[in-house]
Amino acid sequence: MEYDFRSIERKWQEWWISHKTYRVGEDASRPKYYVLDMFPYPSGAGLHVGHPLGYIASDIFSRYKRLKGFNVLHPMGYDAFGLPAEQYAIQTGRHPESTTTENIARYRSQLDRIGFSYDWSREVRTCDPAYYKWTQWAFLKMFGCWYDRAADKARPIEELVAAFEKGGSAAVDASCGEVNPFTAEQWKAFSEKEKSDILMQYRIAYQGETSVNWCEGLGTVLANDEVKEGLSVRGGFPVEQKKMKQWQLRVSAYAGRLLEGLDRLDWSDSLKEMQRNWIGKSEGTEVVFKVNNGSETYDMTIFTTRVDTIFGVTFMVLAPESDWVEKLTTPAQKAEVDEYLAYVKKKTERERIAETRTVTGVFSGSYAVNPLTGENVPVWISEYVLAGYGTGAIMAVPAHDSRDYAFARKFNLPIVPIIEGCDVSEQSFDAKEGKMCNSGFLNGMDVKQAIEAAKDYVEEKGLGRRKTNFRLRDAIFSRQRYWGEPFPIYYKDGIATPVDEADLPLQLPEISDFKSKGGEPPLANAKDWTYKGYPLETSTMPGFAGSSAYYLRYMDPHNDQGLVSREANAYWQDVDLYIGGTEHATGHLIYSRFWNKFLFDLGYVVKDEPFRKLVNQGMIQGRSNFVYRIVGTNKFVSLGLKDQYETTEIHVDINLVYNDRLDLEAFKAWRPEFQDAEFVLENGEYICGWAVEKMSKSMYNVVNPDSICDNYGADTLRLYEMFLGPIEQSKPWDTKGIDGVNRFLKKFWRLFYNKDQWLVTDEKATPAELKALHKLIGKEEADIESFSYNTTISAFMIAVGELTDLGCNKREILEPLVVLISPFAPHIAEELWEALGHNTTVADARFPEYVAAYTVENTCTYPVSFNGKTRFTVDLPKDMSREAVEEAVRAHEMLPKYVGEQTIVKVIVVPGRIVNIVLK
RNA sequence: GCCCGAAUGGCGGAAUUGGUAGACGCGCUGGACUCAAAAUCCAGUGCCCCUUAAAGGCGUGCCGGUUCGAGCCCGGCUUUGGGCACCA
Repeated sequence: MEYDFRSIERKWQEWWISHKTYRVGEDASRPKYYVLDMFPYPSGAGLHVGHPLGYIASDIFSRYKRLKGFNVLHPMGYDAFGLPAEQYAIQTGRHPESTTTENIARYRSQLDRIGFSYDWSREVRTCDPAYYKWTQWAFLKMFGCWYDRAADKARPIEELVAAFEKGGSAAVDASCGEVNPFTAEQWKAFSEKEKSDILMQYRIAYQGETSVNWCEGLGTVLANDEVKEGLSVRGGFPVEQKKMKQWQLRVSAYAGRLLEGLDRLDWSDSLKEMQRNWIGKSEGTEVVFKVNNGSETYDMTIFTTRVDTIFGVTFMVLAPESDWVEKLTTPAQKAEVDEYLAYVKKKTERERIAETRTVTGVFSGSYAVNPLTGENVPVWISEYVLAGYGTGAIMAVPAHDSRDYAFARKFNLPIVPIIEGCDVSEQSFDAKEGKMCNSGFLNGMDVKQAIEAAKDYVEEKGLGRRKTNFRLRDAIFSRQRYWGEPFPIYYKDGIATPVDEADLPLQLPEISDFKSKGGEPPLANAKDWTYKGYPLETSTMPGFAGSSAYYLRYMDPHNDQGLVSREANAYWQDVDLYIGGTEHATGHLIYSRFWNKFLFDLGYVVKDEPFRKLVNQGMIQGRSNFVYRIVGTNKFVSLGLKDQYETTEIHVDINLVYNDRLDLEAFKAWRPEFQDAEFVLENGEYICGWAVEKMSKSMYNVVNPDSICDNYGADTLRLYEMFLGPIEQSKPWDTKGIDGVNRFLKKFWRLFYNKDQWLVTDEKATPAELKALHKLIGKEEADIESFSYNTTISAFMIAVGELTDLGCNKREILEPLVVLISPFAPHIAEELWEALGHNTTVADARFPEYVAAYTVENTCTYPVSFNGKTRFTVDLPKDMSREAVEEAVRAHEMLPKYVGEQTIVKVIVVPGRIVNIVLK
């Protein structure tokens, strides 16, 4: 019987389903282990060979942990709400639900062929009302909470109201929007509407006017991580800044905890660094400047990280969107300022980025007083200052900040250096080093020292205070789209009011027209989109809403009383291993952590960080092939000869190419225009050029996992994807190498069968055979734990080669070997496990014990004497004589350093010479 | 511009973390089996010098350093991938 992967794989995939092999439940008798994949968005294109990379890696780890005796939770589901399905609906009129369902079915059938050990009974879909009930529920909880900075956690809004009734706004230290202070008496006197407006400034899910990324092409707002270089990530449409009233999540309240929590996570340094940059902690000082517009004087607060440079301030700058602009624009400057504001407003985000470093601005007409020098400096307005960060106003120190420097140069403002000996004639001196000068009491201090001294001074004199700012903004949570979770909010007399929890899920209404009309979201078209006779919110939640807590839902997916039961959460706790791409670094992975921390604050979950260990799989790129057409002809020239002609490079379908050799007939048949193609060959063959590019249809380099399963089998696919290289690394797919692992499986099979002959015997294994096995066990255990699957597979190939050479067909060796291969190639393992006489699944087996004795090389310990005294013990190959060792040691140049009475050293020997002597 | 990471044969990649560089696989060359092909198996394969072999020399992006010894550590570059981008 030859290795017939087709029937084997079909047989065992059916067997696993009918025996519910991978169902799991809470089991107090075994330790839990939770392995999670980032669930896919089911796109219409289906899976290509790059998608399952992470899934295979996590599946191997799950199966390995199971063999190690863990109760492994390994679920899968679909991130099914999203823009592409809706865009498709607008184009075709097909309901997103039906295309999504179809896409999911396609994904499922592709995934099923690869032999994953998912517990499919736990599947979740974010667009399923039974699932998004809990997304809406979490939103309502956030709506009903505020962030208490004193306790550093979220608390119910009722407790805030109680505090207001007792002591007014001064009674709490909260993360909140702008609120005018009020007393307890004032609070009690406020109308319902006033109270509601104030509470809205405190809620964790709140509605507020904010500058948003508006994408006209998609007709919706986008989060910062959904915009790249001024274009929408989905669709690539231009994005502009616009002020709009939007639902937002107060993620910024958690900035400190999100930052500090990173230290406890087993994630890659690069990913943690990305999150740190995104959170962007910066410790500085808020300083109050008196500003005067000719008639009135105000206190204006600015934020700076370099108070030490305050003696070098020569002007101030406001963001164009700052509230100060209106107050500080003098009548004489009004026309000029208005013109500038109009100019800034009509620029799109993309233009702003393209023109970065071009300096623009306008003088407001007002002056500020430097609180330390008493000097008057002009107040300017410029787009290089951002409204959303700090206070939207800065003090400008052109000598020591490159942006201020460029501005000062452009508008001829003075540049005053305050560090000894620095040259600011060409550029600013931004480095934090040198001795202070021109700076009053700071003179002579080192810069680092001066920063602290200046902070202390400002605080002592009551001119300002230390302040930590974060770059992380609140997440904009509204989307003017249809295919997302509806907000469980209705407007009762204009007041945003939560839908009763008992009425969740608030189901997405049927609509027939998916286009937005007149800037209104599609839900505005829905009939009877009301609740208790009042209008419901018409925007929907963004993509990250449904993916923020799905890992919790998997723990208890059918619970209709809660997101996750206390018992299930207490057992499964958190995700031990999370595998997915880096592209979610500043989106999903921040939002999930925030969401989880919020639920933790309220006591719904036991862990405050959701993902303990995270592995980022690299991308699998495509390997494209090219043919070279001679310009103006239908003649194609082979790679080696193309430089003799003027040619155009054309992508050719990789299915027409084998080993970079073009199948000429298939090429002619590929497209009508190539029917009469002629070729200039080298050595009778047409050699194609190649390049590594993104795997995509337009480059004709997509490899479908189904076709690999058809031709080689799922086990070969799994092995080959892992053999390609380290999981974290991006690497090109190249199908031609797949024969190597396929050969390995056939060879493995032949250890058990020769033709129709079953070879396995119960004879005792020889030491050489045991050594081959145990070398492999040791290697596999160490490598799997560190995700070096590619070297594990190499070790397999070596072991199988050795056992083949030894003619080994002993059960004592082959049975553990089957267990060892089962995480990688589960189908062949099951088949052989059954053939070995087992009537249970190999998944129930135990990982074999590693016995170190079998891996020790042929060595023994020699005492080595020198000048008649024993000085060394060395581990050496047995076949090296003592005399030879002593001779070699004596001759070794390192000897004098280590000579001592009791020195014990290890001598590293290669045939014929000593390589090293090290102290033991 | 700033912050991470990477660089090893024709290719994908190994190297016990400072100790025989190039494991394993692909590709290529030669051979066996075969009428032939496929499949399978065996041998060779870093580069240079050389008819061949032996022997030798050179080799982990570049320049320098530490060390008995460096792909690995230190200093300075180059190229390349990724992230951020007026965050005061």
